[in-house]
Amino acid sequence: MGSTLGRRLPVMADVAKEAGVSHQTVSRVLNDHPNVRSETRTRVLEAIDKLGYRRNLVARALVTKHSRTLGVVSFDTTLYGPASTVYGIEQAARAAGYFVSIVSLKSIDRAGVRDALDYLADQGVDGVVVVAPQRSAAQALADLPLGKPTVAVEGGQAGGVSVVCVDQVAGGRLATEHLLSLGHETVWHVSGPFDWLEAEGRVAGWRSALKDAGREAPQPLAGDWSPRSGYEAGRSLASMKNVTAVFVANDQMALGVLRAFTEQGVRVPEEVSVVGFDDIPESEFFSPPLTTIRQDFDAVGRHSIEVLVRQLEGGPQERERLVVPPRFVTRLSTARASS
Amino acid sequence: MGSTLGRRLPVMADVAKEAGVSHQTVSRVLNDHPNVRSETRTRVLEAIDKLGYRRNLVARALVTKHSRTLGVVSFDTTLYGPASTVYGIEQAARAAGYFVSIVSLKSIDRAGVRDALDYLADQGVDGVVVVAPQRSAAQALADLPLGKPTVAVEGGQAGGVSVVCVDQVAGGRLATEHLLSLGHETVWHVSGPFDWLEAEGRVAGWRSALKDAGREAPQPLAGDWSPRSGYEAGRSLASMKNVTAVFVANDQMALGVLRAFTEQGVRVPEEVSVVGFDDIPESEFFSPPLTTIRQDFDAVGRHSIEVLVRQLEGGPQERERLVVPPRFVTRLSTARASS
DNA sequence: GCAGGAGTTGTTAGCGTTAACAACTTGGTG
DNA sequence: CACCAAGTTGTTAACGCTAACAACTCCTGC
Repeated sequence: MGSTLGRRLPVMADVAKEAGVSHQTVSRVLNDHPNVRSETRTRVLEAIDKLGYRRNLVARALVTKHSRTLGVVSFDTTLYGPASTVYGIEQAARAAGYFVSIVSLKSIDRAGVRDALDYLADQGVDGVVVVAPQRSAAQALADLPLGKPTVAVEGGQAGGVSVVCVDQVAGGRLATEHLLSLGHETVWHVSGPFDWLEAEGRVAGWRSALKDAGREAPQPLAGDWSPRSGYEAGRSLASMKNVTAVFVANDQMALGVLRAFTEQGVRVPEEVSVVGFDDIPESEFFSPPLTTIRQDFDAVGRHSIEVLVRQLEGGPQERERLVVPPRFVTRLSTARASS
Repeated sequence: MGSTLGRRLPVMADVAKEAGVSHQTVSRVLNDHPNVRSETRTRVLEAIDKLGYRRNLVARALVTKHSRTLGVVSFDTTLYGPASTVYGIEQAARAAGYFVSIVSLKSIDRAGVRDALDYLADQGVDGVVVVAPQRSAAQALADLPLGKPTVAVEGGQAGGVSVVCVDQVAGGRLATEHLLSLGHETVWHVSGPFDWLEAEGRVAGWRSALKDAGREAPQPLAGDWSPRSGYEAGRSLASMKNVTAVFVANDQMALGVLRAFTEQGVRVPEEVSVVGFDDIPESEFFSPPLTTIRQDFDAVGRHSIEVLVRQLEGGPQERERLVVPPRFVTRLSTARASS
């Protein structure tokens, strides 16, 4: 019994001794090298099993310079959109054999993004996905010297990095065209905060659809994505005479709008039609169930990992831009214009 | 110019040479060892700054056996509760100087938990927080041989590990007592799935409040947390004669219940009072705004990290159990019983 | 029977850091 | 002025793994 009976975890050398081979052969088995006799391989595998050996990935990372860890930087993962995106990213990364380290920022300014990136770089991640829905974040990303392969999600034309995003403009058009097709003279808009690229895209889609139809675009009301801001916008809209159709930039604000209308006795969809954006799980059960534009966050997460892994494993190649189309979901909050 | 002009990142030895000291002195400066002459320290710091040196944490982890990374295992971080908890955990961990690696499980059975734990152990995390709201997860945690310090969130009496949780029973009581105090004869309950500890706790609180008041507890209706399941339960309740008060185990199901009532022409709160659980950001803007029980997910996340870090840094000590009280939030979905 | 090549295994040398210990300064003291 | 302790710095050896190379086995073909 030469073994120290300490509870020290077994290392490669222990396995080697057990199997009667050199530690390098154990390494070869673990890394699926071709030139190992199958009988030897079996013996090593048995020793590994017997000892309950698990390879030390930290030591491995030190020599290979790859940690098989990906970093994710996101803004407020409490929100449904970011949470879903990060979830998709995490699932896809794990499926691709990568660990995921997450930094969830409270405010996503230049310094915040830089700190997060430094932090992840220190940790030794192989690559980074930055969920950068705000202009400032995208800008920061464009400015920063990026040491690692990076993919931006919703990052606009973010500098030299690859981007995966939902086609917000198309979504805005979809919502607006639907309302126009129901015979509404024009469509009002409750937008997200102006420094969000998504908000900007939806506004652009809304405007262009109105323009194509030869309609005047009313002044949009700006919200901050929260139900409360939607509620406030809803109160304003309810007090106006000629509002018959509203496109709200996300479902949470749409909920606030619906609430304000209900309070003011404005009936939806009889008097005013409302379209949201996102298709959160709750939307189907709003009163009335909300017609909305669905974003496939899962696909966005998956694609961002695909792009990143391609960059990681295929060496440096030109940057990509992947656009995920939104989908129109019709429910009961929209109806043909009366009169 | 002895420097190879490759773009190799500077290592400790480079800093040492630049500062005219040994690499060990650099290490000492970096680790705040007391016995370094302040003049030397300055010189080293300048060299670090000049070279843009950053310590390689992988190499450090190899020798110290500490990665300063914490693992988090959670179930479906798309849901508001888990997402908020994980967010709180991440913020607290970063504040305490730890990285966070996340595994988000689709199904949280024994094998899933074990795999996640193995996965994190491989990666070399120092400790783990398991968000284990299901009985099966808590059970798995109790059975598994845990190699690392572990904290369970919502983990019931999970084996030998420390637990941080919200007092679900108290929450259930709070909701039920409120409804009884409004003069309702009894309170119906739409519960979460029975294999969730949170669901069980809320049921227990509801039952005990009814019992204390000497009332009969009706058969609870089981949902699965989704708005749809709440909707279905709501339809059942709407078809029954004597229902005047309902305690729904989460806000999303409560939304479904409200929707079903609206469809069936049952007025809330005039005919039926409804109380939810969680206080998601949307609840305030439901029709009507939802009276509910707020869970402080942020506090839960913070506390779980506090407990874990205490275990990590203070050596092994007895397991703790930290209970966060829920808070009653009154809005417009409840009213005095008519008649 | 032996050269040559492919397949298989072992040996050695790092990766970049910290720990342990050795060795050199100081400065105060008898 | 020698001596010891405290303060400061350097040297060496791990940590557990993979890469590079060396070396050995076996088979084939002439």
